[in-house]
Amino acid sequence: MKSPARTRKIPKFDRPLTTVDVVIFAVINDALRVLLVKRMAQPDEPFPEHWALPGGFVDTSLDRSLEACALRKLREKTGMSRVYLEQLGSWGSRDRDPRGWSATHAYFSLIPAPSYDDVVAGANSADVAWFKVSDRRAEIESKMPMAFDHGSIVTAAIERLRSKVEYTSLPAYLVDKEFTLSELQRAYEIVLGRPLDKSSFRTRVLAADLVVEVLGVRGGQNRPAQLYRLRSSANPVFFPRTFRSA
Amino acid sequence: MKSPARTRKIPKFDRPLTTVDVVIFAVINDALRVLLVKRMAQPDEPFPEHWALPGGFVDTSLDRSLEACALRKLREKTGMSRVYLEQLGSWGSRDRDPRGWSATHAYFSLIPAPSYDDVVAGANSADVAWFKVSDRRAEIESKMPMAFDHGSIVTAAIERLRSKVEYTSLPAYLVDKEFTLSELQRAYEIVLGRPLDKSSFRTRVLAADLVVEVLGVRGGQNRPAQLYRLRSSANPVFFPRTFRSA
DNA sequence: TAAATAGTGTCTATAAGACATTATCAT
DNA sequence: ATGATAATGTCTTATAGACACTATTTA
Repeated sequence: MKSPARTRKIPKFDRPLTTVDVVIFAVINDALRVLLVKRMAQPDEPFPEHWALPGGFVDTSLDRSLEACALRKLREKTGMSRVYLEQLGSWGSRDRDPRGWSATHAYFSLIPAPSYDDVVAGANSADVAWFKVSDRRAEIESKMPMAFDHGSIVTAAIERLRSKVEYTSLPAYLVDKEFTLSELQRAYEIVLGRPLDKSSFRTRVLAADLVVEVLGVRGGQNRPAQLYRLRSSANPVFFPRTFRSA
Repeated sequence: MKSPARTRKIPKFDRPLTTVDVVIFAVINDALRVLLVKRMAQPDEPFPEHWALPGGFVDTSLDRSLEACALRKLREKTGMSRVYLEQLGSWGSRDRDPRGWSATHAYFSLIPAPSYDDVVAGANSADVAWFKVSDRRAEIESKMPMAFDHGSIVTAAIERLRSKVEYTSLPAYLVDKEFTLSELQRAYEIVLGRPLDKSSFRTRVLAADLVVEVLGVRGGQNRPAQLYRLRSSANPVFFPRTFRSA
């Protein structure tokens, strides 16, 4: 199986372990939250019973690509497939995994608030939970140490999300397919952790041609609000400036 | 060597090949250029004699981390070590390398125009060249197909650079340690491919507290220009707005 | 009509773009 | 003086922020 020609073709280096992890954000109960899974209790597994990002080894027989692998993990944990997914970065070093030199390809995903059933799908549903993101710091509000360097990855994801929200339409992926401008503004405010001016928010969103009116309104015991949907859900919109203060 | 306990600890998946590639930019002869290296001529190597990004397999005995690996490749090809380096993303799939499932961690680097000697260091200096980036498209001006998916990686790097230059101080890493504001503006214009207004450029750069005056001027047969250096070379500065038109 | 939120309008502040003007050097 | 580029100033324009005001629903 290993002819000399083959040994010349395949490099002699030890191969690092290759994993994919996904930071999944949703706005649930008026708070930005991250989905984490609890690792198994086997003591020969690294970080038993620690909370970790959904992810794991690339299955070279199953996954055509890194993104396909990320989408698979996302589907397995949330049941959703048509969501926002972007690459966050990669973390690789000699010591991040006790099993050896390892590199993970991290993605981050934004999904609308899932119905209770969606998340409970999967066998180990008790070991899945949504952790609240701190309003002040770029981290989970729980002090529990996470598995591997997943704490750093979550921090990077929060920072990336917060900074991109300043000048993009990313929060549109956190609300339902049809939404009011107030709901969208609330999603911005929750991610940014600060209030925005209603007037300039609306001017900006409408000027960017981000949304399209749809038939229908959403109303409580007050004036009902016009419903909108994204003009094109494929790619986020970039605004010419960042949002300013409150 | 492979006890049952150990087989349980180490996952059974085939390990993808792991590489690191670096897209190195410099402004040379008034043009944005990318450093490429020619692959060896051995026919059992993939893409013999094709141009490729500097990079290669992670050496788990040599490289503590992905970034350390990227810095090593950068040093090997340019002799420089204190330069701007940021992660670009990762590309991994079943078919990007004929040797098997492979994933590369791509970085991008900005360096000041190297002296001739710097680049010629290394044994295979004839197989290293700076390729001009097209003013109009996000690609090299040469039509030669590159090795692997390195063409896509270069495209992504150019797009990332061009978009970040709109609102950051990145071009400051393309000029010498001491520079005039005109030189800095020229670096912006070369990367963006369009002229900028001198007055607003200067207002912006000075308002951002990006630079500090240093003693000395640089002059030809006209009024000499004040020299500046970066206030802090560690991290790029983000401007509140993007640059506009010409 | 009161309460509540949706939606609009007005004024101001800020910063960029256009472009003219002044400054300082070599020849 | 002339030519060249550095550096600054003035005016206009675009857009965000503050905040008041109007609109439309239910109770």
